[in-house]
Amino acid sequence: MQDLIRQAEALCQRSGMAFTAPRRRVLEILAASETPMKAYDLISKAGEGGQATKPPTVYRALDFLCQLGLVHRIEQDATFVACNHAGHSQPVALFVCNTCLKATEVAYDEVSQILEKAAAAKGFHLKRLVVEGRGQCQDCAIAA
Amino acid sequence: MQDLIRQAEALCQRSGMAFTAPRRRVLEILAASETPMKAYDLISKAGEGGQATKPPTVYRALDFLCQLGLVHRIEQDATFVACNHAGHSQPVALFVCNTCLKATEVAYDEVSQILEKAAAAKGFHLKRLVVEGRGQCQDCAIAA
DNA sequence: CCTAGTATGTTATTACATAACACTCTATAA
DNA sequence: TTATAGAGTGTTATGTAATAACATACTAGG
Ligand SMILES: [Zn+2]
Ligand SMILES: [Zn+2]
Ligand SMILES: [Zn+2]
Ligand SMILES: [Zn+2]
Repeated sequence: MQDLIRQAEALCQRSGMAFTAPRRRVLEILAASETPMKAYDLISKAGEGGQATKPPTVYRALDFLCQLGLVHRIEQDATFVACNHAGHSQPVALFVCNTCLKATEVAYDEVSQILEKAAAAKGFHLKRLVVEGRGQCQDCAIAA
Repeated sequence: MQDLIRQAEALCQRSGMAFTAPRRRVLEILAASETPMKAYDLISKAGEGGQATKPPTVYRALDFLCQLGLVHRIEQDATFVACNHAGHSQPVALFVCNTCLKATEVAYDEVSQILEKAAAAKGFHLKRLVVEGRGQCQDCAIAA
């Protein structure tokens, strides 16, 4: 968890980007959360330590972290989750448990090739892919 | 296009659902649109014919149409598009062109099986899948 | 009739995201 | 040293997406 922060620092240094206070703060909060968080929960949380934190600050940090692959946005429900594979740029699928709301990352190299082909068959050149799911995670299946 | 409406009528009759005025209106507007539409554009458009149309009316119609598979919601940018395969319940991928904004539907039976397996390998039982893409469509590739 | 079920109309509010502008900090070139 | 450009932040205000809650209407079955 503190690991993730160090990896982020390193990644920024390598890319010549600044790992500033608000970016660190947002990543810390996300890394500490068990489940993906909504932007406004993140804004409240970030503002707990005295100084008010406003939407643009957090959204800017989120954009930055998403671009670096340190955070993923889950489109289905507009939530954000810290990536545990720190800065991978390969595409991953995000599966969210309907019960505990935790997210599981799954790589999908195979799938992206198939979809690229399927798209190409219709003359569509694929640039970005979003793969997300909903269902039940292992822990919750056992509990039930 | 008028076809789609008839298919919707038939589908509703079979399912014992009512194909009411606001539902028809929303589907007509979407079917007439070349590109996916935002909810509030849809609301304005629906309200053009005299009577004011308010968000809940349109959102309820959209929920209904989405459940029947007559309309798809594109999660990436919160837009809605009429389905040209009228009421298929198989999962499809939606690829949106960055230039002309038109959406292309692609079936993905293969892919869903692979992803289900990949999820299962992590103990995750997949119930719903979202596959979306961005890129360039054929027409725009030719134009460029 | 009455009632349950389904759907709509309306008001108000909540939630998600960005525009626009002023300000700070840091690096580099004149 | 002093511009000046670039990146980042703070702040106000606004735009955009979605739903809660409650009243009303229409229909079908008892
Ligand atoms: Zn990741
Ligand atoms: Zn779970
Ligand atoms: Zn479809
Ligand atoms: Zn195009």
